[in-house]
Amino acid sequence: MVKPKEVTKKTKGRQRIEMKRLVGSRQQVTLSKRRAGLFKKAAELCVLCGAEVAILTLNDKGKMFGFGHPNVETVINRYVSGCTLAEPFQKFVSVHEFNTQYAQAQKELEVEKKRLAEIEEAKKKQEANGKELRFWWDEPLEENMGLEELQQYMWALKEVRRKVGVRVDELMIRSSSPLMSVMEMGFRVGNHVPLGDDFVDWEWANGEGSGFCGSHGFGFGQDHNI
Amino acid sequence: MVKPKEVTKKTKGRQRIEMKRLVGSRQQVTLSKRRAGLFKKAAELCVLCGAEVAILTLNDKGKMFGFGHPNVETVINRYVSGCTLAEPFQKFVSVHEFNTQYAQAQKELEVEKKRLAEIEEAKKKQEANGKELRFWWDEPLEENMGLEELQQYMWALKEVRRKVGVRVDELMIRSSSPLMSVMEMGFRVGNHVPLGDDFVDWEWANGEGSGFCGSHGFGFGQDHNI
DNA sequence: ACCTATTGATAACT
DNA sequence: TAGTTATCAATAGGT
Repeated sequence: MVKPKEVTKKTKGRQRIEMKRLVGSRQQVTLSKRRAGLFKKAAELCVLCGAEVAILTLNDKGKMFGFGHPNVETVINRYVSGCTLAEPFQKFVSVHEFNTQYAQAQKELEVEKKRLAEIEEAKKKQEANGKELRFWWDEPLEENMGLEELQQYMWALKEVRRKVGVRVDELMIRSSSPLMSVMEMGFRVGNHVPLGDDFVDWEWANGEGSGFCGSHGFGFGQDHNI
Repeated sequence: MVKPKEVTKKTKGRQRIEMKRLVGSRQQVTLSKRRAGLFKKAAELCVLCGAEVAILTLNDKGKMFGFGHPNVETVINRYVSGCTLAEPFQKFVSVHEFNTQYAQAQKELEVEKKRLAEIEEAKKKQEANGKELRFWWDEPLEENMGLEELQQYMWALKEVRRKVGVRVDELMIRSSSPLMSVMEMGFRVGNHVPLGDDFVDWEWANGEGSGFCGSHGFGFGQDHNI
């Protein structure tokens, strides 16, 4: 018989935690540590990729910590200059460029539509099997959803959004970014929807040189022509 | 004799890298990956600690990506206002009013928490039944989702988001926006640091009353009276 | 993009 | 609040 060699661990070590609001001292500690971690990562990004980065954080007491390379103001100035208040995220693409993209997109659409048809077909079959597979977005919001749950809900939204973004990316890359136009034309999601944006406003991009704006608000925009 | 079981590793896995400027495609890839990681961490910080965070990144081509909770502009406004104007975010609530609201909020929270517990309970049960009732946000995106489908998906996201927003509003109104007051009363985002650092301008903080400035440049300022 | 082996970040404890 | 350690999470390199 082998004795299990009772190794009394000093600590349980890091444990997985739920992604929901912490409270009390636990929150403070986590905030400090993670903020530090965040800044460190940002610094590394700057060094490795020569990127400019600014981060501002506010705790719930309104205390602000900042990180910036080369410094906060510089980066924010770029942001402010780039986004005039009137048309903060205007997009500029030459007509020619657009037409080219559009033509390409048309072809792509043909393919995608066929695919969609198949999916719809499958969908109907499934729905015929009962209401089991109603789409989640058609379901009413739970009347008794609580604040906390809402937060989680929003978190979930963001996650899905991320996943969608990734998927969109795949399509974009495969098709030399014809989707770009579709996105821009179809989506007015984003930073300036009054109500919808109450939670995390995830990632948008703005190409200065080309004057082109990638996806805003929702979506995981990757840099195509980085 | 034990044969070493020659395990031919598929990859070398993650390797430690020098913290110096990368070049070429290696840089692009790293930038994308790390930016995504950075934003994810920021989002987690928001959820876990109820912090407000804004991040702006610029690659060397000047393409900007941003992250913000509740959104980039809000946080930047706080920064800018704090830097220039005196009391941009002052709110005025009588102490009595505040106490009343706070008491009310406490009760609200109790109820909500109980509700949440129940929901979690139900969740577990459902999940125990197999993967049948996995939450939609945990489901993988359909691999063969097409363009149109994606548009629908995005629309759906917006819809839900809107609904959630409405719901949040209701809660806030019902509870006389206790959170609001707590948040705003605390805000006195400070003046800022005369930034001169040529490289990474790491983390600063400003105590409200004392007018104390935390560490600049490299180094970590912790919030003392958070 | 996706997959692993690793490094790096960090939750719990002291 | 700062340091330690066992784990979890991010990611470098390769496909």
